[in-house]
Amino acid sequence: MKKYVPVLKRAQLFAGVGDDEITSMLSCLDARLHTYKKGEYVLRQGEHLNDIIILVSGNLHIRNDDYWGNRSILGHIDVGEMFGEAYVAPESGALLNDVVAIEDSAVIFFNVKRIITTCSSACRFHAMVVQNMFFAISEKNKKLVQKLVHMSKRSTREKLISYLSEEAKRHNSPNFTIPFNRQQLADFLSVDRSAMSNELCKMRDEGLIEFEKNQFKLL
Amino acid sequence: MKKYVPVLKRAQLFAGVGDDEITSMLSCLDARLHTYKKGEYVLRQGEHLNDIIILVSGNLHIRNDDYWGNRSILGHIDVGEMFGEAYVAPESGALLNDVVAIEDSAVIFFNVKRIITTCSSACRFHAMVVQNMFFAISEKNKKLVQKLVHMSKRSTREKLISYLSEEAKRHNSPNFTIPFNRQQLADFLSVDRSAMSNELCKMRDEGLIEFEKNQFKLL
DNA sequence: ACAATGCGGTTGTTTTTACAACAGAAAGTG
DNA sequence: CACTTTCTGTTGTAAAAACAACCGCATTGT
Repeated sequence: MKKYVPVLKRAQLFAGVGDDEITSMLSCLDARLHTYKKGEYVLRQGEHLNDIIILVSGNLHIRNDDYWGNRSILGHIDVGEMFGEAYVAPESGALLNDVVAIEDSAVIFFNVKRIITTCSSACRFHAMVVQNMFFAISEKNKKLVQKLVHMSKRSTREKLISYLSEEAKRHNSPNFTIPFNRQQLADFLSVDRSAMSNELCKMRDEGLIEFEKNQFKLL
Repeated sequence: MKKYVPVLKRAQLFAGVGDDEITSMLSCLDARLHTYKKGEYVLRQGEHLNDIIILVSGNLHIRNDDYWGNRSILGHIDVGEMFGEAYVAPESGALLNDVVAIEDSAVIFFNVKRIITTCSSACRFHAMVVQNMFFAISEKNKKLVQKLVHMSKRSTREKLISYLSEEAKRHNSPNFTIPFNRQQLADFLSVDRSAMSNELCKMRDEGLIEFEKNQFKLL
């Protein structure tokens, strides 16, 4: 687990906390490392969760498949990002969606109660972690609202523009790489892949964008 | 402001805190009461926010109007509910959407820094408020994901079923009242009002649901 | 080397939705 | 009460998306 300390150090949850402190916190927070092969489930709908989880290697999708097999990708987790935080509240109930590794991945589980119950002893930086988590959840909240803004656009083109504009803004550049292939992007925006592909090409022909695979450029 | 203490007491943020403690906390947290007439803006896109806000009377919508005037209702705030929490993080930037009173409303602003920086003095219950806020943000998070699930449904009917099913579950009853009129529900689900109205009536004719105004019954 | 698989793009058809326009009911106002 | 305004349902038409089927290309694995 120690080899991931540098990754944790860059994670928002441990912002401002040094390597040594992180190392000593690992046991304090009951940290457990788990690894998954591509395609395996990290969390499954219906399970109960008492942990906050950080992705330390790989790539994850938050997915929801409904009765009829329609798949929605509700979001993706990058290295260093935290997830599971929607279930920290005591009575929050069972998980409502799946978390799936879309490439070989490693995550670290942290006991929620240990995090929010500041321990008296060694962990001088514990209070900082609590505050970081606070901000992290709050930011995730903002992200979710932003995704809602994309999804609430009526047409496929508007959804694409909304999503791509935000990505460009986030990367501070009109050039950027997205974490989805076409099918995944379609699932993310809840549209049909072929229709979306069509729309993307039209937008390219109209000179709005350029792209190659996952790389996009806004003009 | 004191007349709203009973409302605050029922609010999740102050769960487990007594009337007297709440009253004494009001100044500690720099609480400010504001009132709004129906249609007035509580928060506007582009503003900066350093407060957590609780609705103590009335009804609010979180809205997003885009360049072309398309209106989306991202969510609604009930009495006792908290909002603004997506902007508690220091570098969280300007507000991305509006909060509008859809009836005469009153809200109380609380300084975020005062909340998350536990004061040493009188506020014995301050730590509890922090934890409550934690859980509240986390729950809101879950709500947002749930809304994403509705929005990610492909057809109007599926969106309606997804939304109505959840409301029924939330109310623990197949009978419930929704906080939207038809236009607002359409904006909430990002569909055309008339098409939705049409679909609702078809569903009624097929014996799936009954409704009258905002009252619904699932069969 | 070759088959199998996955991905992205294209096209035509069908279904669904958006849009526009209107009518009746309900609610609010002077 | 008369009047306006708002809300809901209805219909027909136009636009858009979903769907299905297929192709070419790159990647993978044996």
